[in-house]
Amino acid sequence: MDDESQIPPGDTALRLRKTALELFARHGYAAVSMRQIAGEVGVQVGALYNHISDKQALLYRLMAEHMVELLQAVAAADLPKEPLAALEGFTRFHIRHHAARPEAVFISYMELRNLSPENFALLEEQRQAYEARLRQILERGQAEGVMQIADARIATRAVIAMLTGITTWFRDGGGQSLAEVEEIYWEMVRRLVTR
Amino acid sequence: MDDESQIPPGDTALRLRKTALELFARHGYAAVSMRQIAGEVGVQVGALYNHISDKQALLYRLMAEHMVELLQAVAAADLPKEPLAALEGFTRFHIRHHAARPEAVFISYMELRNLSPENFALLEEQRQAYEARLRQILERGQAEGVMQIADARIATRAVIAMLTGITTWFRDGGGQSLAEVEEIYWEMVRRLVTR
DNA sequence: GTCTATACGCAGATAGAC
DNA sequence: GTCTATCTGCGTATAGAC
Repeated sequence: MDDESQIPPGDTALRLRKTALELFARHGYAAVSMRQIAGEVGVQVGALYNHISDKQALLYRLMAEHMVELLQAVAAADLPKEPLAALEGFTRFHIRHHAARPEAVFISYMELRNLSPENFALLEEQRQAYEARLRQILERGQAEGVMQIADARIATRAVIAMLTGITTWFRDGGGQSLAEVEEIYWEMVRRLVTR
Repeated sequence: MDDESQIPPGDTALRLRKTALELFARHGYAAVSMRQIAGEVGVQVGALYNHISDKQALLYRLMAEHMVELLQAVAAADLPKEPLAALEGFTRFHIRHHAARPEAVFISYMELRNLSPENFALLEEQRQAYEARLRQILERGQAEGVMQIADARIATRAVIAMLTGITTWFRDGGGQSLAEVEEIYWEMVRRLVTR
């Protein structure tokens, strides 16, 4: 169960980010010390500062990487034009992408308060860009008459909250496979936007 | 906008809990110091320890109070027997109750990691009791044939995640009134459980 | 119940040798 | 790039006077 062997030794910068991601997700940013990270990485504290300017920058880097990865991945998903098909694609994409990186998801939702105002604003912009992708699908569905939605902004938030919640309970090897979970949620999302 | 005047001076124990609730919600438990709390309350640090044994107990007390209040309130809501009416009642109750205390909701979802294992177990039990109330409504709806649900456990989590998400964006004086939000969400929840 | 004073350790971060 | 050593301040918590 000890996965230290999976971290390539020698690349301290990489080990640092991987270790910080795990520790921040498990204990929270403020509760994890640089000494603790150094201990897990296997170097002395001072050595960490060859790779990051300070602790805040480390947190921001982890969150920014997560958002960039998310935006690139959703763009690469190349969703269909037809609104209902696009919504299905988005739903399945969101579930798979988030279930694959629960630590980064956790941190990105929980540690926003620990960002400097500037760093927060940068990430908030990207978060809104992601949300806008879903909202535009719903608005197109509304316009084309294939979806019946009272308020597209609210429906967007409702769907994202519902889907992201999966990461709080889903574990590989639990009751359902991810494919089953995907089916169940897609059916719920489909109903949510159609009469 | 400074609501210090709303805190009755003289009752340090009460001011302590109210102040801690606000600060923990805004900055996170680990990021708030006892000195900071004392400063806001208007006493010296030592004085706080006349009212709590330690910081951890303070956090637990806030979260435990929130859960007790939630369970009492949902019991007092006296939901109808008929499953769809019960679901509507639950949905409206959950939205109103949570929207009225965003700080406590925030803390209860974000600071679970900072509880001792024993305190965590106690709260988790109460959280499950609350979840079970909704699940039983969905299971009755399934059994009576008025709801069509693939997996009641998952639908329970989906609905709660969706509804609780409201507290992350809803603000009094924003775009919609709470009554409007209630209507929109009830319609979404109703669709989610019916074909 | 609150005050002042303090114990004690750990926090983030840096300096300079190797 | 990493080490050892260290700076400086703040963290939680307690003691004892009033």
